[in-house]
Amino acid sequence: MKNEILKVIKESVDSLAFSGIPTEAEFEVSVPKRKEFGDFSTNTALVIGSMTGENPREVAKRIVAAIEKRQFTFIERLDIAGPGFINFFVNKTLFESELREILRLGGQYGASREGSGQKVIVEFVSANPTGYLHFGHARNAVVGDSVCRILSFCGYEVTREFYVNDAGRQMDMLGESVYSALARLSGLAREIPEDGYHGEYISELAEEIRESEECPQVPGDEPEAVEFCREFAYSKLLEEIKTDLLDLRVDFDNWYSERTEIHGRGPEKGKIGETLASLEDIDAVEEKEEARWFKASLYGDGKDWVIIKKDGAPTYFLSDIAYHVDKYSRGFSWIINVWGADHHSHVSRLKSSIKALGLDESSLQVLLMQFVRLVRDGVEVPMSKRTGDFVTLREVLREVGCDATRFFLLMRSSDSHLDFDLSLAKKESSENPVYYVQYANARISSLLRNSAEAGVSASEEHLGLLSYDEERNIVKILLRFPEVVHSAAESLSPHKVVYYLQELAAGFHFYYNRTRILDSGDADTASARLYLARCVQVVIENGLGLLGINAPRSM
RNA sequence: GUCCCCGUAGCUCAGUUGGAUAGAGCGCAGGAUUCCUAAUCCUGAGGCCGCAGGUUCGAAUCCUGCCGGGGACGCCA
Repeated sequence: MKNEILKVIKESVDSLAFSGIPTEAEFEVSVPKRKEFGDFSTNTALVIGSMTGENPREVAKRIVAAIEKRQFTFIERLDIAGPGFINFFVNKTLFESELREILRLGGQYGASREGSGQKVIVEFVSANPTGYLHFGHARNAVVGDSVCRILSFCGYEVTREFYVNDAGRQMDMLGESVYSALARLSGLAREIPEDGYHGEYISELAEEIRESEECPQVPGDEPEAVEFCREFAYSKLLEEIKTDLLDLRVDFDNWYSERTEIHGRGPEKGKIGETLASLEDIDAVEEKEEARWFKASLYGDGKDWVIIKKDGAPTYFLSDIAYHVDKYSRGFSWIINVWGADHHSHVSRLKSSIKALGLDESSLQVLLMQFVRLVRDGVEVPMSKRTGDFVTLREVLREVGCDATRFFLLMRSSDSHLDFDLSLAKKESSENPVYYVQYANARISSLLRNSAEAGVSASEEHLGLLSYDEERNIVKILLRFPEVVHSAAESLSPHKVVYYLQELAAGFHFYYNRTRILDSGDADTASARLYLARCVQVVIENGLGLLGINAPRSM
């Protein structure tokens, strides 16, 4: 509907032939919050005024005259207000046809084809398989997942990928830590290395190994036993990670193993070797202080970085370059990484490497997530304990449930720090915003359940009976859904959907309290009101679906 | 020292590609249920949009500087 208004404006502006207006000039059509500003409003005259130097109100007058001359039946009235806004008051039949459209589209209302099947890869979580997921990973997981849902809804072909960092020193540390614990169980005086892993799960893994049939001899061939411990712990922990993520309703298409996909057999082979060779071919590598450096400063980053260490092993940075080259070669036109804010310096250095290799770094976008602070009753809960244990995702899920966890983690813009209030998330009361939205949906389901008994069914026949003033507010909120989805996709911001749903739920609760729906006096009015309620439900379900949150029929 | 994010109501935060009288939730004070789910609704109080300059018809929004909080800064991942 907004597009129709915009079309009218553009045609009218064209007919007036203002001088000095670029054809692609951007005019904005918005739905004003204040109803005296009309159903739609545009800043067109202000934009033109600032380009031509004319008085915006005079410009507005000419545009209004041009539109009025064409006598559109759906426009009831035009106003010029403030510095030169043009406000549209439209015929209510337009709203009625939009309501019919919502139910016709159902689960597809708000979806679009703007992605036109472009391939996009979203890499997120990518936690090291050296421990359980802690709660800090949860924000990344939930936001990444929701971004994927939103992009799919907008017509992108989305691949969800978890990059498994199963190569390198961290994995060796894991093996040695578990082996040490195993050795202690066998009565050897042995400490877990200082920079190893110290959580309780390490001894639990050791105990599992001891009870398994393949348990290596201790003491015995130590390197072999350490390797066994590493592999055992790795596969076990990766399974635990998958389990936790599924409990959070986060699923991946690819579990991309660094070890097998990137490293191949040693640093001179596989994708690591190829990438190193490509960088050397363009003379972007130099030897210094016995190490080899990528000259990132030549490609827009502040400084150079080591890619091959003194000991000849590749750094994480090099395998990361190789990994991203691989993403490009898999044909993705949009590459999205969801990273923690502590990785921010990696963004420019990774981009500089992409640029150096002649790839288009503008298709690589990194969504940096600010940190989460856990709070209980207003007091910060430390995320990690001295023992090396963390507050795990699993604990929080068990305590507050998936819906509340997701809702709270999605509520804030990702570049804002987030306080996760455990006591609030757990509350099943009016203070908790999760239930506010779900409750609106449950109420509507209840109405639909009761409708048969009341002899009412949702019908589009009598939508004209909806009172223009009373129900219009809800319709206008419903109509905004597609643009909210668009905006959330464009800016990778699921929180926009959260805010929107709260507003929609508020609109419905207000209406519900004020208006009888089923027993509204006559069956025709009731059928129209029920129809409207059904539309609200469609949008709430679609919106919650984008957030991965359930829409229960009863509460 | 350099770079990134943030600073908006008592608290937690939206709004930031410049637009009309800056919003929400929580908290606080009061009120609403003979009737479709009160996990709801209504009313009220509460603001130098961190500070100071600049850009212009117009700045919470853009630019510069400063202050405060968080994070990152070569052989860890």
